[in-house]
Amino acid sequence: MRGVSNLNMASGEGGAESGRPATIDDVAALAGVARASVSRALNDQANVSAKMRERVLRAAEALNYRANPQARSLASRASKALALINCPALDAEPNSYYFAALELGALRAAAIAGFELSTLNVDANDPRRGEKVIELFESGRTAGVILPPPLSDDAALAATLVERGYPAVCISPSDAVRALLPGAGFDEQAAGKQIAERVLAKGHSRLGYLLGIEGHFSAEKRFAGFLEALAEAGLDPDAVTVLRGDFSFRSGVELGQAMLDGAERPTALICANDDMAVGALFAAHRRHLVIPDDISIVGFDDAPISGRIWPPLTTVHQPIRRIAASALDQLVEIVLRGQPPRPRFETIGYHLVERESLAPPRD
Amino acid sequence: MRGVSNLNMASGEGGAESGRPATIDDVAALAGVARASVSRALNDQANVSAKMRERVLRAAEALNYRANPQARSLASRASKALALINCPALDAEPNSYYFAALELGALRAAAIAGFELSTLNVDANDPRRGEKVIELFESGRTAGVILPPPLSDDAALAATLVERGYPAVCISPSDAVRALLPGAGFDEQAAGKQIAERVLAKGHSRLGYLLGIEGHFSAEKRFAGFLEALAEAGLDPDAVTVLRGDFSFRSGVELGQAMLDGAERPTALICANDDMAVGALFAAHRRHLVIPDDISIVGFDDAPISGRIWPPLTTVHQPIRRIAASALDQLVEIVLRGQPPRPRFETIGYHLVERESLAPPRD
DNA sequence: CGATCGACTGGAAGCGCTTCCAATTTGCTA
DNA sequence: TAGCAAATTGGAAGCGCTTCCAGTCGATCG
Repeated sequence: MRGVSNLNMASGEGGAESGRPATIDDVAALAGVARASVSRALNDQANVSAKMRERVLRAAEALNYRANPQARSLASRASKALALINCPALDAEPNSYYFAALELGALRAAAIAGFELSTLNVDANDPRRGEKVIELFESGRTAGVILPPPLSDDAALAATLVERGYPAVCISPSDAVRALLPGAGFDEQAAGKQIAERVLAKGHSRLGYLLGIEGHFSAEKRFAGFLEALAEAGLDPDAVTVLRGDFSFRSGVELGQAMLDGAERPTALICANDDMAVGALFAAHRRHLVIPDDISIVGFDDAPISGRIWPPLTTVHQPIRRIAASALDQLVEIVLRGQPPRPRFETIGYHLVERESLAPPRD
Repeated sequence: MRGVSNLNMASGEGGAESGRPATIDDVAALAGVARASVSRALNDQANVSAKMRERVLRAAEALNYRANPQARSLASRASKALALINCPALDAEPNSYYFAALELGALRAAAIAGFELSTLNVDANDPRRGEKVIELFESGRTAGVILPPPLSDDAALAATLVERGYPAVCISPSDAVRALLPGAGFDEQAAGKQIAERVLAKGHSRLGYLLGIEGHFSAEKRFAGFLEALAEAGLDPDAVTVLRGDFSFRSGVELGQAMLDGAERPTALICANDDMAVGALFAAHRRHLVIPDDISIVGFDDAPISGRIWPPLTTVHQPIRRIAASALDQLVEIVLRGQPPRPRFETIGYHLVERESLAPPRD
């Protein structure tokens, strides 16, 4: 038994002669240089000769050396704890796909960067929600935060963060916040316009729109894009039935119902996100309507569910995980460099996903 | 500006007199004891007087002291890196709800326990998949692994792990593995029986069953429970149309189609998981069948989608996140104690979720 | 050609914690 | 009350890494 184990070890998996992973000192010894030089070479800092770098790299390679993130962050005094704030509305779904995807994307990027990422839940309706974020920094344990909506629309919070020099990166921030803090997202307005154009191109003119939470920047932008498309098509925005929801499946069901029961039922319903679109679809099914014959429904996000329901949803693919990863990478860079966050915005690509919930109107 | 910031700091958020978090030395100084004593008291080790513990605790409390996990794990030489193995079949869906939930549940528990958790992707069809897990340990970076299906059915791997003393905990392991390694899951067979009974109670007798991946223990147990219910009801198992899928939505669509097009279409279709059930539902919709009038469909897992599709799915709620968290907690305990993993199995509760995809047969 | 400067490099001091080991105290026994 | 083991406590040595500081060395300048 032991023999087998040793055999495997001898086969040269790990680093040093023992089975334990190689340390920086092992690399230094093999390369015949000082520990400090290894550190410098590996973190490609200035003042390292090409020869030195080469030797160190080769030794590290030979030993299969991987720096111990614990020791590294301890030594560099960086409290490498990052936080992702989850700030749902009280009445929203408990575990929306949106936040789960955000969390997973950020978590993976954090693992790669060697940072810890914790999640802080803050009630969106709490008036002190901003202070809770600030407290995170003041307690000294947090080096930076990722702010998803609706916190990424909170200009006052952003201003405070900037003023005190606390690193923060936003997910889909509003224009006001975007001027203050870096962020990641995609062009919501262009996407909103594009899907609206697609609907219009099918020949729909009696439209319904399910808005997201009031003041939610992404949702407003999507709607602005919709309005833009409407204007370009020469359609009257007042003729559109607009209802305000809160991004949840439940609100989609309720508002979808209202929309269907209304005097003048639209032939196409555009929803600010997929959850609501799925809810509207649910409501339509309950009314025994046939989609897209009786009514077309489109969403926004391309949540996994959208391709599995019947009929599969035409929507805009939003790469949430990549956005979260981008935000985290930016945050890491800021924390590492110690520079105040410059308001850079990383735009991630999106694309329209055409499925079967959108078709020309019946008449 | 600075004034505001200082004011907040003075208001006593953090620990030491400066804004930085309190260290163990701050606590030791305040309590007037040695650093070592603080460490012992806080980790409630033996040989600490009640008085000492009291003093330390009070000082730590006063300073709002929280141990630095980096330093702790560095000093304790514990490579606190745990790994969750993702071992999907080549042709399965890329990001199934199941694994995402597993990951999130484990990730959160890991954060609480102060452990790092990384994810390793291994191809289920790779004959060397077991070795990859072993290598994780041999490289010296991993202290323990969580093995979800199908790895939790791999008795050879489990035996190797036990033999070498590598900590591992399984998700829904097979009986053979359960005898070797600790694990967490729920009583699949009882659940499988329960949902089958529910179907039978509605009056169905022409049944279809969509199996999961061959040899997948959970799936087999669910089927065994189904068979049990059948036997108790005095029904002939041979009269059931049984098709084998792979847990994916796509296989659900394909097999659902086959099932519906078959000579003798069942009045109720039982699926080994929700993804396949949703796929079958999708196929039924495409055939313009009405559910549950034309055919009842039930699933297994209670994935979020199950309550949002039409009609909402009758299924068994499987608390994946709690199972993952339980597995991680067990793993942490094993790693911390350094004891060989005893084969303890933690059973998490499940419950039947009755929705609208199950109804009496039409005839 | 010697002083000066800059680019590199090595030595050493910790980061905050655990843990081994020695020193001290305590609780009893004789 | 002396004497000894057990219980407790303090001191100190690192864990693996970064980083400050001082030294080395070759090249440049007057």
